[in-house]
This record gives sequence, structure tokens and C-alpha cells, in this order.
Amino acid sequence: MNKQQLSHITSKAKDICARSGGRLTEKRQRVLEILLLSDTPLSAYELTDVYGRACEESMPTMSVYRILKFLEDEHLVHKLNSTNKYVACAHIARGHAHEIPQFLICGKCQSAKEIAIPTSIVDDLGKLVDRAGYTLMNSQLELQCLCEQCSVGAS
Amino acid sequence: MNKQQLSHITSKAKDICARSGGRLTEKRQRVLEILLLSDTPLSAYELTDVYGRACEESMPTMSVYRILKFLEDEHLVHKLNSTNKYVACAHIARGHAHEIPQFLICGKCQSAKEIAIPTSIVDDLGKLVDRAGYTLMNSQLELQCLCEQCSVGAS
DNA sequence: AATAAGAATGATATGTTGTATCATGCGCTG
DNA sequence: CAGCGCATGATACAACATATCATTCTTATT
Repeated sequence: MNKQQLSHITSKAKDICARSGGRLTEKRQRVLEILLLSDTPLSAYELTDVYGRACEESMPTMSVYRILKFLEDEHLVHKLNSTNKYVACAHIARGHAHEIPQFLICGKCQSAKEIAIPTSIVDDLGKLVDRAGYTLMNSQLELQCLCEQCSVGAS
Repeated sequence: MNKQQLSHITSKAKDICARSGGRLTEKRQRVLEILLLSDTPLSAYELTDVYGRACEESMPTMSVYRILKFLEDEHLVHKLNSTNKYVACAHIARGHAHEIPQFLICGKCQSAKEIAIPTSIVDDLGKLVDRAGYTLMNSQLELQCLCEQCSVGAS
């Protein structure tokens, strides 16, 4: 990702925050940028470390958690429940529809890819859940995979 | 679950362990029984507490983790990654096919139901993952739901 | 039965993730 | 410029998990 793309995304992100009455402060923007530039999802503590090294000043982890919560509420960041790590939303630049995100997580290099799952599959899952007497509340799936590169390497 | 059902299951569990060269010791069996009798999944620390109260002697949490690992390796217990809690396998008594477990987790009462997901849905997911250039390694899904009782209560 | 080997468990320390709470700083508005 | 509200800092602690070494229990062999 180059600087222009990054500034385009953060500009969009500012709009999104403004529309909901929030503010993308400098620290929040920096945290978001770190996640946008990271190859892999990061834990709150990893983010604290990266922030400290990148910004020449440290931030308490508590603040990182608060900022992550803000960014999550704005749908700019997603949390991976299976790994307790955070990843920037892949759809900030274009439209940013608030669809339920789905993730493919590589068990080898830890990269995570946000994908769209066809409505048909989600509907099938919903029907299945209904038949079990339950109601589906959230269908964020996190599928444990191998990414293309790691599949090749492991052959 | 009555005593007869419980002892039938633990007897099956002993067979399963024996077949793989493991031993379902008394402590391992007690941990399994606690999970079998629990209405909800339990964390390792909750298990430590319950064990201490039920068995009139305490067990270090470290041992609980080791026992949980053993029971997981024998497919007698599953871990819910989204909540960091553990649940007894629902299929010990009958056949105990080592299918990938799928769970419906009630966000209100915390109960978890282990279900079978039709091959067709899993296949569809697999194809989707393939198209994204990834390889599906494990399809344990944990769907956040409301159970029947909690849905009714919330109406 | 004695003993040695290996499995199971205990004890202790520490690492990782996350929340609670109160204090401080910063920016806007009247 | 005073005061209010939002954002951030600082500190403490709770919950989840692993590493490591010591001890105890089983089992096989003699």
C-alpha cells in the first residue's frame, strides 16, 4: 500500500467517524494506519510495541484497547476472536458496507484475508441454526486455512 | 443426564483412551464428568473451582490444563476458541465419529450446542476458500446465537 | 517383592490478554 | 477564560495460558 492509498483510506475513515459524531484523532489514525500497513493481525500489546517504535513515543496499552474499541464501533477494525488479534477492515476505501466480515486465517504465516461469503451460504447456515431451535445473531466466521504461499511452501 | 447414562459414557471414554494407548485416570474422568454434567462450557479456572468443591480436594490449574489437553487429544472434549471455554463432546456415547465439531453458542445463557453441519455447506465453504487461494484446514465453526429459551424470554 | 522407566500430577513462576478505576489533558462552546 | 465533555494516561488487577522442574504413581521386568 502506498502513501496515496493510505491517505485516501484515512480520509474516508475520517468521514465515517464524522458521520457518527466521532473524531479520528491523531492517535486513533496512527493505530489504524499501523493495522492497515501490517501484513498480519496484531494483538493490542503488539500494537503498543509497534506504536512505540514507529511514533517515538509510547502509548499505554489501556489506550490502545480504548482506541481499538472506538475503531471497532466505527467498523474500521475487526477483532479476530479465535486469535485475539485485530485487523483493519478491508472495505474502508470503497463503500464500506457493514457486512458481517468473514476471515481466512493462515495457520502458518498468520495472515488474515477478509472475504465476502455468498448470501446463499449464510442463509443455509441460518436455516440450519433455526432447525436446531437457535437464532443466528452474528455470522463472523474465522476459518483456519493455509494461504496460497504457505500451501506451496509446505508441498 | 442420569448416573447410568454417565457411566455408560465414561465407560465408552475409557475404551477410546485405551485404544489409543492412553489411560482415563480418576482425575481425568472426574474432569470429563464435570463437563458432561455442566449446562454451559467451563473455563479451565472454573473447572478448577468446581473440581475443588465437588471432590473435596483441589487440583492445580496447571493439571486441569494438562487434563483438558489429554481429553482434547482423545476427542472427548472440545475447546471453544471464541470464549476460551471447554465442553464435553456430544458424541462419546454413540460411535464418536471424529467429525469437525460445530457449535451454536447462546450469547445470553452461554449454553453451547454441538451440531452437525451438512457436508454440502462445508463443501461450499471449502470451494469458497479455494477460490480465494486458500486451503481450508479446519472448519470448526462457532456461531453466536440465541437459544430457544433465551429467544422466547427476550421477545 | 525390588527396582527402574515412563506416565501423570504437583508446585511455582511467568507470560499474555483484558477490564476497572481514577486522574489528567485537551478542545470546544458559552 | 471558565466550564464541560471527550480523549488519554497511569495504576492495579483479573482471567487465561504456558514453561519448567519436582514428585508421585503405574507398569514391566527381574
